[in-house]
Amino acid sequence: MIDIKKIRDDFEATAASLARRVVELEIVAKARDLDAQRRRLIAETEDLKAKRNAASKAIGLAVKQGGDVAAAKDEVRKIGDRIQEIDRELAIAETSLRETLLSIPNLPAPEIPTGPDSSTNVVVRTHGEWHDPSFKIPDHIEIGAKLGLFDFPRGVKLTGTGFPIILGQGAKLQRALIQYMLDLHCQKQGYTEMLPPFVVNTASMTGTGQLPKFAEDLYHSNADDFWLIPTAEVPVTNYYRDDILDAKSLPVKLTAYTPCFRREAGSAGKMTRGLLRVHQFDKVEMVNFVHPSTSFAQLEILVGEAEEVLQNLGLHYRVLMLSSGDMGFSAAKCYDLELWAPGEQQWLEVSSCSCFTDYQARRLNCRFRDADGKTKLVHTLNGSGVALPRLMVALLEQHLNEDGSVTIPEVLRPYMGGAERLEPLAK
RNA sequence: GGAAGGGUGUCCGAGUGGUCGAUGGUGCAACCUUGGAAAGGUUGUGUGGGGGCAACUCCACCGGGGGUUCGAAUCCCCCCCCUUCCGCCA
Repeated sequence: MIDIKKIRDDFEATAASLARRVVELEIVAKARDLDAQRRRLIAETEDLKAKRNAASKAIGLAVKQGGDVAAAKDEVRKIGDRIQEIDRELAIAETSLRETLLSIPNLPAPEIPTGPDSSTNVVVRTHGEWHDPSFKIPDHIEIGAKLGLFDFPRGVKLTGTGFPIILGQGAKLQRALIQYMLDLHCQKQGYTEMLPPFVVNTASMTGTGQLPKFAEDLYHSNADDFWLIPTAEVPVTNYYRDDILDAKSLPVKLTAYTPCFRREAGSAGKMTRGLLRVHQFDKVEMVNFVHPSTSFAQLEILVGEAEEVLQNLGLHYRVLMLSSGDMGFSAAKCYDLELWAPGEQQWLEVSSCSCFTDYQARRLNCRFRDADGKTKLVHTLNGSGVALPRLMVALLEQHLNEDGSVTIPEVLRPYMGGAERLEPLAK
């Protein structure tokens, strides 16, 4: 949620900044007006409440002294009625102000490109080069079939489309990747690992902004009113909901492996082949809680941490800075990491690293006690480190050998019992 | 699933209709004491919001939401959560 004070005190600049994200001036003006109305009503009702408090106190004293208080009671009752009326108006104003504010995205960082969608994203850097080999690279489905890694049809039988089954050395590779990434984050990059619940309550989903807007993208259990997490960001970030951290403990860096569950309503038909878009997938996520003065510097570090995973796996990738129109709602600045998939002949997003400034923390009510003793909102960041299915796709396609085997990156071999290659099944 | 007991400030814990935002202890901070420390002493220490340049002032908050009342931490209703015991169980 955006800071209403920015709209109140610096309307022109805030509206101009939001215009980059295609927010109508009208919406910002509406927030400003509702805020003014709200404050007017607060002044009015609080003035009356002060009167009522004083009068009630006087009645209390009079009763003790045995005086007649009937007339005074009548008087105060009238004040009470008026207070109720104004409070009702105030509640309405506050609700619509909140709704309006929730419909306003975060202020974009000045340096990000302005544009309507992904077409205006900027490639910041590209790591490595890709040279097509002398043989043709099939897509990951075909590669997987020769190696016996996946069973898509039986996934459909068990659950439905978008719930792949990973088998044998594929399952082992996936497990190795997860373990390698967690070890890298924890042993080298200063993270603490968390193994959180994969199911959360409504308050948590609301805290990180999945609810109320994106309910149709989530799996929900009616009996308990629980939700399946679409990303580890939800439990890990909500860990500090309604909490006050010590400034000395910042930055707090948490990482978690979890499965992610996404209904992907309305996405039918887009990139649905194999592992490219699925309803359940594994991901390792990184979440940072940082001092406001360091958040954008921390974002660069975070991107670097995700990149290190890809670099150590010997993969060719690029880094995009997202334009104002393509960024997630809560982000002030966001980088995507994309792996080249030569079999698919396209770039695949495997990580999204975002700085949310105080936008997410305000809704989460996550603060820290600064050196001056005051509580302030922390800044939050998160990044995938990284998502598994598309990583598997790119890894299989980039490391494929002509004989159908796939070379296992060196850093993974200790997790694969020393194996150097995934070998095709015997005919 | 059944039964009982609870949710109050950093924490513990008192408070059952009227200066209670809330006694006391603890924690924290500053100072006094000391060669230094401990102990002891003094003082100060919640959050959010409105108004004000400020000093300051007002309002709200005792799990959440309604209600009764001139007045609610305290009485009534609904909901949530926790603990203990029993049952079931990986």
